[in-house]
Formats: sequence, structure tokens, C-alpha cells
Amino acid sequence: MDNPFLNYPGYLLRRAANSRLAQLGTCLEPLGVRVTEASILTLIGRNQDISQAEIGRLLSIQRANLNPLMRSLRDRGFVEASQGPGRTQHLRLTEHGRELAMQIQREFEAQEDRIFAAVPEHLRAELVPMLRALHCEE
Amino acid sequence: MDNPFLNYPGYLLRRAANSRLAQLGTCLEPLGVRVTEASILTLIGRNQDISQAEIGRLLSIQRANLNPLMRSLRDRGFVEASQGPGRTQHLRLTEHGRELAMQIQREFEAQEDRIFAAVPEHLRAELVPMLRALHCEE
DNA sequence: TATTGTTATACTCTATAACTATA
DNA sequence: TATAGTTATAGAGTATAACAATA
Repeated sequence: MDNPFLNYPGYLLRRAANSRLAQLGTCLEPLGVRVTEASILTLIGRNQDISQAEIGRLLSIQRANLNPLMRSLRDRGFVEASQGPGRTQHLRLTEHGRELAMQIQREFEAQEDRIFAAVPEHLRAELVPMLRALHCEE
Repeated sequence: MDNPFLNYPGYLLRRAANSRLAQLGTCLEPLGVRVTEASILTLIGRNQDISQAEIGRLLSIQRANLNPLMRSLRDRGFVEASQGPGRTQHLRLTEHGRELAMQIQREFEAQEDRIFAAVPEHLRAELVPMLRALHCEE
């Protein structure tokens, strides 16, 4: 059976990204959050009083799509908002959210360690530069 | 603004894969097919009389999800099916499908060239091995 | 029984458009 | 006018369950 895609970097890139995303999702499952939610909580934890729009820009999530995610995180008691200028909301983690963010941080680090470990040692220093180079604006 | 994800290989991997997938999608748009459809047509072109189930295994698409894709490709006159053993169908490209598959092939190759070109020259030989290493079974 | 094709369904992510509220 | 948040909607990809047909 001829499967040309196994030699195509574009296909291999997608396959690697999907498999690692699924792996991280499985690791986060016991914490009750999905990868996107965990990323948002991490960003708020590191940037107190960040706004929804800023999160969207940093994670490449559109405002319209971020809205239901944020509402869910607020409803579950991980995030609280205070009024900023204009319609802007200042977001921060609740105590509950901070505890969760710490557990998420551990899972994120474990995942990055697994990914680095999968790369041959002599190429590890090149991994991040190579992945940055593979990104395109378009 | 602290964006830790720009140093996380997992995030960079997903970002690179998404951007390249979008780029390829844009290049295929004039041909009137999406990336998934183009991949299926390529596989049928290279493996005459392949079955749906085999395509699914090679591209990691489940049978249930492949069904509407295949029906659409048949309805548009790119693919025809003949009866195989059991419920198996032998798939092959129509004349129309073969012409399209040739154009797709050119776009696929152009995309792979672009991706290779984005990688620093001294790392190009390591790209495919590295991407293969980044894949995980999970 | 195992495999293939099929249908239905649901969830996630993504994309667009349009609306409001405020600087 | 520009930005932030909101709502509705649609498409694409993915997941599970269940069913029919055939080896």
C-alpha cells in the first residue's frame, strides 16, 4: 500500500500535533478541563487583570469563540471579572482557580518534558527554533 | 504580557500545523477541494481499487466520518466504485478525478517545498525524522 | 464472528456577521 | 470611530453507538 503522506512534512506535522494534543487532553482529563480551558487559566494566572480580547489575541482565539469558554470558566468558579475601562473586564483567578492552575502547570511541564524526551538528544536544542520556523503567517 | 506558550513545543507544534494546514487549504481552494478530500483522491490515485476502510486506516479517519466524504466525491464525479468481496467497494478515480489528482499533486509538492524552505538549511535533513519522532501513539 | 459500509448524533474548534456598550 | 463583549449560526473534524450486508 502506497502512503505518500508518511514522507510529507505537512502531514507529519499535523499528525504529530494532533497526537500530542490528544495526549495532553488525556492528562488534563482528571482535572476536569480541556486543553483550551487550561491554556486560558494559565494565561490569566500569569497576567492578572488581562481581558478576554487579549487572551484571544495571545491564543489566536476569536472573541466570539472565547465568550462561551469564559462564561463556563466563570460559572465553574475558576475565574472572576471586575469592570475595566469601556466594556473591558479585568479577569483574575479565584482561589479555586489558582489551585487548578497550579495542577495544570504541572501537567503542561510534564507534557513539554515528554515532547523534548521524544526528540533525539542532539536535536533538542533545535526543536523550538525549528517549530517557530515552521509557522507561517498566511 | 507573559505568554509562556511561545516557549512550549506542544503549542508551537499545534500552531505550526494549523498555519500550514490553512496555507494548503488556501492553495487548494481554486481546485474546489479541501485538504482531506485532496488527500483521499491522492490515495485512490496511487492505490487503485483501495477500499474506504483502508483509506480510513491510512489517513486516521473513521469509517463513519469517511462515508459522507466519499459520497460527495462520487457525486461530484471524481471517484467511482465497483463491487469487491463482502461489502467492500473497489475505488478508483474517474478521468475527471485523475486530472484533478494531478493538479492536487502539484499543490502538495509545492506545499512540501515551502515547508522545507522555511527550515534552516542545516536542519532540513532532520525535519522528517524529527516530525516522526514527535508523533506519539498515546 | 469479523469486516465493510451506512446512518444518526453530538461535541470541539473555527469562522462570519451583526448587535450593544463604552472610550 | 474604534474596541470589548455578546449572540447566533454554520462548517469542518472527530467520536461513539447502532444497524445491515457479506465473508
